[in-house]
Amino acid sequence: MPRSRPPHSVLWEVPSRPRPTLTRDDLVRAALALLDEAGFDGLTMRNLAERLGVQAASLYNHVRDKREVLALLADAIMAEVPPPESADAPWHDALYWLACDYRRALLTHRDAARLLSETTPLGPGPNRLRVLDDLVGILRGAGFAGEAAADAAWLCNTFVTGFVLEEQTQLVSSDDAAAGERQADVAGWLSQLPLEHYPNVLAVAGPLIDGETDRRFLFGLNTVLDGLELRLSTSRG
Amino acid sequence: MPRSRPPHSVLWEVPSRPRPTLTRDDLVRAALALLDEAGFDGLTMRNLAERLGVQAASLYNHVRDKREVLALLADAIMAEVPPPESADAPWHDALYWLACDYRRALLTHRDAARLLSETTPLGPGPNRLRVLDDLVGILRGAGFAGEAAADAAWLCNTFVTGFVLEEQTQLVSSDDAAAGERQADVAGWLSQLPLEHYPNVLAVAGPLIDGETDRRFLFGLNTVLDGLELRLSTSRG
DNA sequence: ACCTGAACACCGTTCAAGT
DNA sequence: ACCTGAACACCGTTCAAGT
Repeated sequence: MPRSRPPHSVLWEVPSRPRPTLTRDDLVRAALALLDEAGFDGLTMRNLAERLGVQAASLYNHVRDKREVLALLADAIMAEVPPPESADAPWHDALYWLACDYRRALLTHRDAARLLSETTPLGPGPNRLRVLDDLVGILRGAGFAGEAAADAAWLCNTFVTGFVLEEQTQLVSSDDAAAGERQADVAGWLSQLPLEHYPNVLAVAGPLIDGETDRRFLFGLNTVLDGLELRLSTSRG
Repeated sequence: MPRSRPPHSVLWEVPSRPRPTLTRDDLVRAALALLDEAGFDGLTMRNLAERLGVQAASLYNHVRDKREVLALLADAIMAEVPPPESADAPWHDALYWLACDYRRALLTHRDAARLLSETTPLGPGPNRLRVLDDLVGILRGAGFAGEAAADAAWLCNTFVTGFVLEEQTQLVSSDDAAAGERQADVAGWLSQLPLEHYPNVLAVAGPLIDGETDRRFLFGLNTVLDGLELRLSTSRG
């Protein structure tokens, strides 16, 4: 009885494919490039298909609907948030760096925070859950447990995503070099309005609308970290 | 010389208008009702026109484009945030109540936080700026000045809007009584996934995904307030 | 198994034409 | 001054038909 190969062995077929037939991974990669170029509003099933050299209807062979594309995309971006370097760093520092890395990953891709806000936080992909796990891990290591660990993680996550959301949509109407122009626009608009009715905004108008988002982010992050630290020490003692 | 009225005096015409010709205010009121019924995705120029008994093209006589409708709508919602009751309350309490009122106003209208996130924070309307002024006012009264007052107000605003954004989009796929079902779905999905890879999420899964958003909000708010208080006392001493 | 062509039910917005 | 009808350039999605 000769042990011949079956006529269409999978071992033979795999390398003989003429074109490797559009991968789900190609789709996500193309979608990410399209997002960076065209923004969230330009991220269209039809545009995505064109970039892949295919008709829009074909995409539905690889993906259930647009929501799934967005979910895969969100997870791909979250994959770029590095895990904490060492598990034995002080929790204060670890949380600080994770928040900064988190923000940095979102800022790397246009409208990333808006994408996150429009997709369900619990993926199909593993990375959104993984970042959340890193967050909870640091907080549990710090001494938070149960509800406190969950609520503290939620707070950190909300702060980072919420901050970057405003940070990125601030630039929404600045297509080209309109960034500086818009800054001037806002300043002009502010100084023209009946600002005497808004004395407090007027008093701090400069730092309120300037472009120093790093300073603003660090103020917020450090305030949150201090609040958490206080909560930890008072529940212990 | 008889002092006869001109044939088409404006004094006569104004009360003789058959229909008082669609007001900009009617438009906003209808848009708000439509938002509450149909959500952000159902808020369409065509749907809005239908509700007003008019063709979609007619809306452009009263409004520049859809973005302006959204901006007017956002301001109408912010008008429902009450100003602080007394200026001499302890700043800690005043900030606490303003944050709660702010959240309450957003929760009153479907997808309100998403609406805020998709419109520029400095309205055409007065109310977004007014709430911001209230916020800065409380913080300046507490002793914050300059950059610190601006950054602290930004933090509070980001926290409230960011929190409610997640709170409201959590329910996005719950059309009818699917709320409890979805809760069970998430729990089932969590317990089925390779949760051994996410030990920290697993350890606090319950309080992480439960529906007690009030508890979560208060934890975050109190943590932020404590952080601000600490910042205030250390910069003084 | 995957892609195409064509269609369906929508969008926001413009514009000439009516009154 | 305001509204209509019709059009334009888009959407996401479905489905029979091809290979």
